[in-house]
Amino acid sequence: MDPQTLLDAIGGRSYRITHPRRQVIESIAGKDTNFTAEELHGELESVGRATVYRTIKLLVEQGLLCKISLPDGSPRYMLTMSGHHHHLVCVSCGMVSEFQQSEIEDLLSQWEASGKGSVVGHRIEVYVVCATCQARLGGTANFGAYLVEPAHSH
Amino acid sequence: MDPQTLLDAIGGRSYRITHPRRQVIESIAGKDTNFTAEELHGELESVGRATVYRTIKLLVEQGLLCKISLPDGSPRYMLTMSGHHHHLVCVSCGMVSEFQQSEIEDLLSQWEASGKGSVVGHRIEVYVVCATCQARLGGTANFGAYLVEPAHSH
DNA sequence: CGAAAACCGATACTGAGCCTCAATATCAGT
DNA sequence: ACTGATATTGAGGCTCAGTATCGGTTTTCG
Repeated sequence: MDPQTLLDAIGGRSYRITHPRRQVIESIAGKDTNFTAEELHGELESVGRATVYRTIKLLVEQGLLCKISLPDGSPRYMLTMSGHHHHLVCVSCGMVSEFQQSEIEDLLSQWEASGKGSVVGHRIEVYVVCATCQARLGGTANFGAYLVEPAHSH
Repeated sequence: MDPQTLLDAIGGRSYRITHPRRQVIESIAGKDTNFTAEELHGELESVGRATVYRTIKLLVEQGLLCKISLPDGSPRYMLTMSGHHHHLVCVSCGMVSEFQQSEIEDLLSQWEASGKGSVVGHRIEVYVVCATCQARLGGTANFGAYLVEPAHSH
C-alpha cells in the first residue's frame, strides 16, 4: 500500500506526522501479510516500543489497520482493504482474507427492530482451512484442536 | 445451576473430582452473571490461582462455560445455557445473553460450498445496549467509544 | 522566533494466563 | 483398608500484549 495514503489519513487532524511515526507507517504500508506489534517493533529498532503500540492504536482507531484474533486468541494486525468487513483466517497457513456479508448486518438489524435494544458493534472471526491448504494437506489433517478454546465449532 | 451437572460432565473420563475442583465448580454453579477468573480466585481463598484457571479451562473445553470478550477485549466467563450460540453483550450494564442464529451458520455453509475452503470454527460477539438500559438512559448516551478499537461498527 | 501542544523513549507496571516441579490427592484394584 | 499409577495441586516465576508515567524533544502555528 502507498504509505502516503496512511499518512494522509492520520494527518490533517490534530495528529502530527513525526519521524518515528512515519517509520512505523512506512513499514506497515510495505506489508502484504499480517504481523504482530512485537514483530514490527523488532524491525524498527530506532523506534520505541510504546510508539509502535501508540501508532498501531492510532491506525486501528482510524480504521486503516485491523486487529485480528487467531483461534488461540493471539492478536495480529493487518491493513484494511475495504471498509466494514470480517475476517477469514486460515488456521493452517495463517492467511487472512476479508469477507463482507451484508446478511450478517441484516440479521443484526432484525434483532434491533425487534425492540430488545440497539446494536452498537460486533466482532466476527471465521476460522477456515483455505482451498490451497486443503489441497496441500489432503483430507487427513484434523483441525479440531483449533476449536476447543475460544472459538465455537459447529 | 446445579453443581452436580457440571461435576457429572467433567467426571466419568480421566478427570478426577478433587476438593479444590469441587470448590471452584460449586462457586461457578452459583453464579447468575458473568465473572472473571480473578474474581473467582478472590472468592476462593483456599484454592490456588493456577487451579482456578485450570478448572475454568477444563469447563470451557467441555463446553459448559464460555468465554466472552467485552468490547475492550477483556475476558469474562459465563455458564453456557444452550448449545452452540453467540453472545449479545450490553455495553452499558454488562448483561450477556445468548443468541442463536442459524442464518449465520447458513452463511458460513454457503461460503464453504463455494469451494474456497472449509470453515473450522468461528467467534462472534455482538455489542448492544439492551432495552432496559436504553429506557434508563434515554436517547442521550453515546456508545461510540465502545466501537473504536477491536469491534467493528457499522 | 517562541510557545503550546503533541509526541517521544525508557521504564515500570498491569492483566490474563501458562509452565514447572516437588508434594499430595484420588481412584481402581487388590 | 492398602497400594500404586496417575492426575492434580499450589507457589511462584514467566510470557505476552498492552498501558501509564514522566522528563525531555519535536512540531506546528501564530
